[in-house]
Amino acid sequence: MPLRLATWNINSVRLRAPIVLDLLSRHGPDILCLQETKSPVEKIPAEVFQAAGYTHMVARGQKGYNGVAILSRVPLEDAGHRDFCERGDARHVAARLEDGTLIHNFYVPAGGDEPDREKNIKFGHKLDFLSEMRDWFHGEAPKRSILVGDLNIAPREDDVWSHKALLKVVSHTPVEVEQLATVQDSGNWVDITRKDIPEGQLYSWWSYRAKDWDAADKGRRLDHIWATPDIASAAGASHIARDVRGWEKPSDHAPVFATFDL
DNA sequence: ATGGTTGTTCCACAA
Repeated sequence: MPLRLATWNINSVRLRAPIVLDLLSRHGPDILCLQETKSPVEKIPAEVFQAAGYTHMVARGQKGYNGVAILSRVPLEDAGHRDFCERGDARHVAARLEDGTLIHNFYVPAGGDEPDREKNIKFGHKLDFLSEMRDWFHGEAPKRSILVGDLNIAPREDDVWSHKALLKVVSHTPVEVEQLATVQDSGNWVDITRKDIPEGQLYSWWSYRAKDWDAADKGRRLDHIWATPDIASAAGASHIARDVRGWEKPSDHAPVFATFDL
C-alpha cells in the first residue's frame, strides 16, 4: 500500500483550517504533518478534519507559539514526544503506524537574526536543539522511521536563491549546515526530497516581506522529508506544491510531499 | 544598511 505523506508549516492551524481542508481534498495525502499550529491541542479544529476523513490526530501544542500535529486517515498511535532543551516547547511529536513505521514531526527553532550564539541566545538554542537531535538519534539508531518537518535550515547551495547572499543569513550559515549534517548522519537519515529530485533549485518557503514572492523567487528549502535506509528505497513521487504559497491567505511555507511503498 | 509582512497575545514578540 503506498502511503502518501505531506509536511507543511501552517503558521496557525486555526486561522488556516480552510486551506488545510483544501489541501486535504485536492492532494489527498494519507498523513499530513503540520508545524507552527500556534494552538493548544484542545483548540485545534480536529472535528473539521475528522469530517474530511482524517479521523486520527496526534498533536502537541501551546498557546500562541510552536505546536506540531499529525493528521491521518490511516490508523496511528501516539508515540510520545521529546522536550528538547527542556523548555516545555511543543516542537516534536511522534506517531506509529500499524505496520510499526515511526513518524517524527519536528519544528526546529528558527534561530533569530544574528548567527552568533554569544550575541543571540536564539541561535544558541537552535544549535543546542540540533545537538540534542544528533545525540538522541545516535543512541536510538532509528529503524523504519520517517522524519519530517520545518528544520529551518536550507542545507544545499541549490536549496536557496543565492548561496553567496545567504552565507551569513540564519538558515544557511556553514555552522548550521554542518550541524544539520551531523543530525542526518547520526540517524543514517536519507534526504528523500533530494534523493528523488537531485538537481536544480528547490524551495519550500518564501518570505511574506517580498512584495512579489513568485516573481522575486527568493526562496529557501527549509522543510524536509527524511527516512531511514531500510525504507528510503520505498520512497518516491517527491514534490513541493509551490502553488499553495499563492493561495488565499497563505502560509509562508509550501507543503512537501513524498510517497512510501511500505 | 534598512525595512519589508504576518500571527497571536497583550499593550510586544516571534518568525
